[in-house]
Amino acid sequence: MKPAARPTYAQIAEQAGVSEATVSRVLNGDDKVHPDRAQRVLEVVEKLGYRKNRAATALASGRTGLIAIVIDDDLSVFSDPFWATVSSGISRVLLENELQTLLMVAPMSSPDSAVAHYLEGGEVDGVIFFQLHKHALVKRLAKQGLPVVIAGSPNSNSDLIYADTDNFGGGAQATRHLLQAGCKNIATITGDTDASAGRQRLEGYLQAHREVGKVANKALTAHGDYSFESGKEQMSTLLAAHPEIDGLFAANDLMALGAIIAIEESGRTVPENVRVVGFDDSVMAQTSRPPLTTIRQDIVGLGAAVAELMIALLTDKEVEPRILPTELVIRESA
Amino acid sequence: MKPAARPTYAQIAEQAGVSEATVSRVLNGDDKVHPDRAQRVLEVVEKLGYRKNRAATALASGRTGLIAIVIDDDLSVFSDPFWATVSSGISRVLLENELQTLLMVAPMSSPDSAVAHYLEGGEVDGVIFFQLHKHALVKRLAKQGLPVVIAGSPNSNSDLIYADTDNFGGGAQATRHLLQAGCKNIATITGDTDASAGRQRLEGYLQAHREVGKVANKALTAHGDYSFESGKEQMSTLLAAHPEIDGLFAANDLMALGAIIAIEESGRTVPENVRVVGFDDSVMAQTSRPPLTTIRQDIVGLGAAVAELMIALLTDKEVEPRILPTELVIRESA
DNA sequence: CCACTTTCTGAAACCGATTCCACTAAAGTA
DNA sequence: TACTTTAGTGGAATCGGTTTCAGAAAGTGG
Repeated sequence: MKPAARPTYAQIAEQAGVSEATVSRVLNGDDKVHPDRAQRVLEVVEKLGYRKNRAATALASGRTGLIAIVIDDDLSVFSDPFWATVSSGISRVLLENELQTLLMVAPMSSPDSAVAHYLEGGEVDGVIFFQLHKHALVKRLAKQGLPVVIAGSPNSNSDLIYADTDNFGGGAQATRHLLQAGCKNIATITGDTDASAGRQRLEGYLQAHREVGKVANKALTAHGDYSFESGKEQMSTLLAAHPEIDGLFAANDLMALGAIIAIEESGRTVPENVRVVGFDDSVMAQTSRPPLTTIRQDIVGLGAAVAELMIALLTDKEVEPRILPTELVIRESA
Repeated sequence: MKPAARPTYAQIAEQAGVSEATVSRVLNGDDKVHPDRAQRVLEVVEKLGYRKNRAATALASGRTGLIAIVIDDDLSVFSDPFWATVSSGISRVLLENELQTLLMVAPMSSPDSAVAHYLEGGEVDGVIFFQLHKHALVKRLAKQGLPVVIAGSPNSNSDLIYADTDNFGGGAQATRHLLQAGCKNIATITGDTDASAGRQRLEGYLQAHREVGKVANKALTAHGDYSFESGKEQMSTLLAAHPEIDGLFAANDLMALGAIIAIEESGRTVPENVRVVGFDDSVMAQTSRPPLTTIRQDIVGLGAAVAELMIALLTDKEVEPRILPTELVIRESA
C-alpha cells in the first residue's frame, strides 16, 4: 500500500544496538568488527530486507556501480546481432557482480560529445568500448585512470585491456580446412583491414598457406567491407580474372553468401567447383543454401570475458588481454 | 593533469554572488528567479563547464535519471537482431532527453529475482519491458506507480502502455499481396500464437481473405515457433496434405526461409509454384535466394516510440499506446 | 502614506550512505 | 606494575545537490 519507506542505516543501527559506522563496516565487509555485533547487524538487515540506496552510496563513496557500454551509432548494431549478443553476455556477468550496465548508443564522431562529457564526469566506474580503439576519447579516458576495456582488439600495441576472438586462429582454421579438402587456389575476401579483426583473419589465411609450404597468391586477395554486396562483387571480379579459383575464405558470413551468389551466377556450383568458408556462424550460415561452413566464435563468452576483465580492473587485479578460441563448423559449402 | 575537482554549487553560488538555493532553481528551470541573477548564474555555469553530479541529484531528489530495459534471457537476443535494434532506438532517444539506459539481461523466471528487487528498490525512474506482459512483476511494478512501458503489445487488455508494430495490418498486407498475385490457396505458418504478435499476424491473414469475400481454409494454417526448422517442417507437412497450395504467408522471415527449402525439396519452385511472403525484413530476407518479399517494420522507430512514451509518462502527459505502420517490401519470392 | 500581496531569496535541514578521527578497553611488553 | 599497542567503536563531518520555510524587497490598492 504505502510506498513502505525503505529502512536506512539509522534503523538498522538502532535495532542492532550499534552505530551507523559499524553497520557500514559490516555491510562493506571491510574493517574488523566483533563477530557478535556483526552477526546482530546481519540479522537485522535480513529481517528488514534491507538494501542499500545506490544514490547515497554513490555520493558518499564516489563509486556508482555503473559500467557503460559505448556503441558507436555507425556500427552495424542494426543488422548484425553480434554486438547485441556480446552486450547480453556482459550484462549478465556484471549483474552477478552487483554492477549495472549502462547502454550508450550514440554517434561517437566527436571526442567532445555529450557521451564523452558524461563518461568523463565520473558518473560511471568503468567503460567498455566496442571496437572503437582508434578513438582519441578511449585513450583520454584510460589516461584519466578510468577502467577501460575493449571488446575486440586494438589496432596498435597500446596498453589497453581487451578481449577478442582469435581472429588469426580462425582465419588459419578456415584456410587449413580448404587446403585439406584439396583446394589449390584459395581466394579470400577480407573485411575492413583497417580494423584488426579484418587484418588478423587475413593473416591467418596467409599463415595457413605458409604451414604447408605455400605462398598465397596475392592476386587472390580481394577487399570487401563485410557487406553482402561487397562479397558478391568482389567474388565476381575475382572469378573473372582467375577462373582457376577453387576455394574461398570470406571474412564473414554475409560476404560468403554474397560470394556464393556470384559463384553460381558464373555457372559454377558450391562446393563442387568452389568451396566456401565464412566467419561468424551467424543465423544466415544455417539457413543459406548450401548451408555455410564457417568459423564459430563464442560471442556470449566474449561478452563474459570482457565483463570479467572489467571486474578485475575494478578490483586492482592483474589483468591481461584475453583471446577466445574459435571453432570450425563444417556444413555443406566446404 | 590533476583530476580537476569538478565545480559544485558552492563555487557557482560564490562566483555568481547568489545562494546555492538560487543556483538550484535556475538549473532546474523551475521557480521564478530574477532574470538578471539567472543570467549571472548561467554565465558562471557556462564558464566553469559545470555538470551536475548525478548521484547527489538522485539522492536529494529521488529521481535517478535511469530507465531500465529488461530483457528476458530466454528471448532470442542471441540470434535475432530485433531487440538489439529496438534497444538502440530507445537508448538514443533517452540520451537526447538526459536519461540513461540501464540494460538488464536476466532470466525473469521468478518474480522475486534480483532484478525484481532492484527495480522495486526505486533505483530507476522507469522500466521498459520487452514482450514480457504476462509476467506478474510487470503488473506489480505498474501498480506501485513506477512508469512502465512495453515494447510489443500486451496479451490482454490491461492498462499497460505499449508501442508495437501493426502486426495485424502487416499480416493483412502480406496476404493481400498474395491474393492480388492470383494465389488461390494461401497457407500460413504462424509464430507463437500465445503471444499477441503471432496472433495478430494470423488475424491479419484472415482479415485479408474476408476483404475479398473469401474464408481462409483452416487446414492451411500451421503453427510454428519462429524458427527456421519449424518453417521447414510445417511447410513440408502442409504441402504433403495440400498440394494445391500456391501461396504462403510466414509470420517471420526465418520460417519463410525454412519453408522455401521445403517447397523446393518437394520439387516446386518459388515463386513460380508457390509465392512466399515473410515478416520482419531481416538481413536474411535480402541475402536469401530468391530474395524474400516481406513486411518491413520500423524497428528503430519502435524503439524511439517506446522511449517517447516513457518520457511522456515521466512528465505526466496524456499517454496512449502507439501502433507503428508496416511496409510491404516486394522482392522475388512473391 | 499605510496595510497587504506578490515576487524573490538565502539559511538551513535533509537525502542515506562512507569515512576520518578520537577514544576506550583489552592485550602485549618490559 | 607502568606503559605502549592493538582491536573495536561511535560521533560527526562529508559527499553535492534539493526543498522547506521564514522573511526581505517590491508592487498594489485605497
